[in-house]
Amino acid sequence: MNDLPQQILKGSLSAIILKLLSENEAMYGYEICQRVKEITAGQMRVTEGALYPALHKLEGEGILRTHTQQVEGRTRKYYPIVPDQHGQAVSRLAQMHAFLDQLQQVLNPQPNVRLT
Amino acid sequence: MNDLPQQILKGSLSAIILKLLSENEAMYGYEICQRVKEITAGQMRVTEGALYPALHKLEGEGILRTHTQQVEGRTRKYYPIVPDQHGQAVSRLAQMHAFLDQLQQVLNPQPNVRLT
DNA sequence: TTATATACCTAAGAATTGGAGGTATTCTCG
DNA sequence: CGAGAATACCTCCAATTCTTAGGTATATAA
Repeated sequence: MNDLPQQILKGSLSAIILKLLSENEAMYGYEICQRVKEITAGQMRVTEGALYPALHKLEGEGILRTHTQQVEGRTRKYYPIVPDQHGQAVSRLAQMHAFLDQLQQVLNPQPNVRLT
Repeated sequence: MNDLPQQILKGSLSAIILKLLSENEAMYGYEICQRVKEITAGQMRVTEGALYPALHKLEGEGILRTHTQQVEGRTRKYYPIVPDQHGQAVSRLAQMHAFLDQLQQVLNPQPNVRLT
């Protein structure tokens, strides 16, 4: 009954999204899923059932907007960061970093530096 | 409406608990809360409303057990790791580490090492 | 023509956490 | 002595977030 492998830490998904969108101008949903798989060599997967609600939430918060485009008969919906919301994205990522630092602090406590 | 600071990433709490209990023989609930506050200089807090259910779940899974003790008129309930379950604890922590590595991979991508 | 890949999405349920509340004892300060 | 803080346990409800499973549709490969 042990749940296994690549579950996402709840709460980290929006950070992942914002990070990728910060670096890439604009991506569409399916692309985000693939990219994460790529980066982590298939070990972490963002499911669409989690991704789309998260994207829509960020859109609802005014951080992302959308525009669709037809590519070879298929519709792609891009989710760029709203231009004047990049600061928001950065600060959210900073928060996540801060949290991860704290978590590291607990899980991998730095022995006090000892000058010898 | 931006939710702020020190919320815990869902899923990380049981790892925090197992880490502390791995290092400390046995701790009681209140102590765990205080310890986390200490380690993170007050920036991260484990709330009791989350802690106790998590402890009871780990107990239900057979990883922790309990024994109470009276100390200066107050009851302390210790939650040591069941002796032959230390392996479980270790492997769960390893899983968390693996996940955090993946997350770092996405949030702080290593530029490909370039030998010059 | 059937399956796979691409591409979007929703809905129901599980799981986890935060916040608020509740009980009880001891200690501290005025 | 009384009030409040600290110590110590706990539960319940609401909110959030994810997983699983499903649904639609087109293009390409077998």
